[in-house]
Amino acid sequence: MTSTNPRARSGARAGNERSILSAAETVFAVHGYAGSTMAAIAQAAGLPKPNVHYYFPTKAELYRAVIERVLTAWLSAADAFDTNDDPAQALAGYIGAKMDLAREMPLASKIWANEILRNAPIIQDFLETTLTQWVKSREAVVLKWIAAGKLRPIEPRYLFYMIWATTQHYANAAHEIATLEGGNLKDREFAKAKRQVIDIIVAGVLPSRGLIVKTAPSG
Amino acid sequence: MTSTNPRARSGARAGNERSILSAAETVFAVHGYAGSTMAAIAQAAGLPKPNVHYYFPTKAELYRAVIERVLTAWLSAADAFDTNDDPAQALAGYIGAKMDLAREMPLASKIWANEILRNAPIIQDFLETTLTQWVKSREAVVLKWIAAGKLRPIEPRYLFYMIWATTQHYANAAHEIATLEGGNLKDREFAKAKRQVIDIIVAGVLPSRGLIVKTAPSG
DNA sequence: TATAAATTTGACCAAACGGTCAAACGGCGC
DNA sequence: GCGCCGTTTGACCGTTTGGTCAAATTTATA
Repeated sequence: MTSTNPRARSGARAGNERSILSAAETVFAVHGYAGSTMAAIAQAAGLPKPNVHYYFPTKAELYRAVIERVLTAWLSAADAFDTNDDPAQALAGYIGAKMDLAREMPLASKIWANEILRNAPIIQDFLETTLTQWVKSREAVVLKWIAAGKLRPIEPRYLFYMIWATTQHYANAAHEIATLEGGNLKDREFAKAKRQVIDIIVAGVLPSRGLIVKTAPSG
Repeated sequence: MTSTNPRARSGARAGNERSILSAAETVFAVHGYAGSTMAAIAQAAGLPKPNVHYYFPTKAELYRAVIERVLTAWLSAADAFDTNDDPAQALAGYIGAKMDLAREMPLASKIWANEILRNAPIIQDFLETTLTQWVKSREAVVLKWIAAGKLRPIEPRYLFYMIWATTQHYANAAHEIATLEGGNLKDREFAKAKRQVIDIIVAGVLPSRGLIVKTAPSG
């Protein structure tokens, strides 16, 4: 039986929390924090409003819980950066993972974008700690590649910004893109976009043949 | 005196409308449409709330008026694409103009981003008409460059998305960037970012050998 | 089955919000 | 000075919103 575990799931808690979080994610992604109402979230979850408050006492706490999921997704994609020692491979893997994330979890990306637009009222501490550390360590990796002549001399952070912006754009601006393309991107088209984003960025940072090599300034 | 002009400004109208629009732009950019209150806008403009309603009867109309400014800014930057026949020059000019826009009018970029995130409730018609046409015509230009061997074979639209996303990111995510950099980007740093964004994208789309070769104007 | 705990829900509340209104103000032609 | 008209403003209103509460109902436990 599932109830052999004495603690945890005592009743309908687990299921309800999941469906509320899922509904909240949908509503927050499209309407933002201020534009979302507890009533709308409750309706999307198929529950009366007080029931939502029973599991998540305040709107702010519910939003926090949703954001935590988003951070988890972000970090898991970031890991893809470390799977290879070759810059072209590592960048391709990372960019591809972020493109896939934008495709498979667009709501998370939208909520993230919303947070950033509002100057990160909830995730500021994450920016200052986890994200700052991630950037620092990967920056060091990129600088080593540059020193080894495997990459053109660039500022790693600005490269990261380009990758984040471009990949997340496919989730955040999915509606704009659909309008311009005359419909949502099919898998085939998205795969092509993914390949092209990888191609352009990788080609843009790799040393060009016949033009070598500006060594990194520091040292 | 300022009142020599017989038409227009009969009273305080012109000045008040400007300061209200400016205040509204600031408030909308950070809090979004739903998160902004008429009271907050009035306070930012230094006016009582009914005075704001006197010039802009409803919140929706005020928002529309703000959005119109944003569209104007967007279109003026888009013109930079047409100032040159050489792809490297044209792209560099366009990317540079969009970077400058993000730097000088970050509020406009944020409001735009907000609109797109919310599936363009107000500017949908602009997307379907003006923007769609702009993309189509410039797509043709890029395709000609590709046919002439001046660019690698790419899907022009995905290139535009990359340019829009990356440049606007410097406005939309200015707070995130400031957190990671330990402060807002100085002019010097922003100029470097601008150069690098141009470099990577241009290098990423030019034929591989063409990186250092600025081809002489054709014809 | 009896009892306690967890969960559900309709009804309700205070605060905040967009918007209104009528009275007051101030410059300007007469 | 007088009346006109654009403008200013405090007070007010109906609605929406986040959140509460107590009563009812279901589930777990012994």
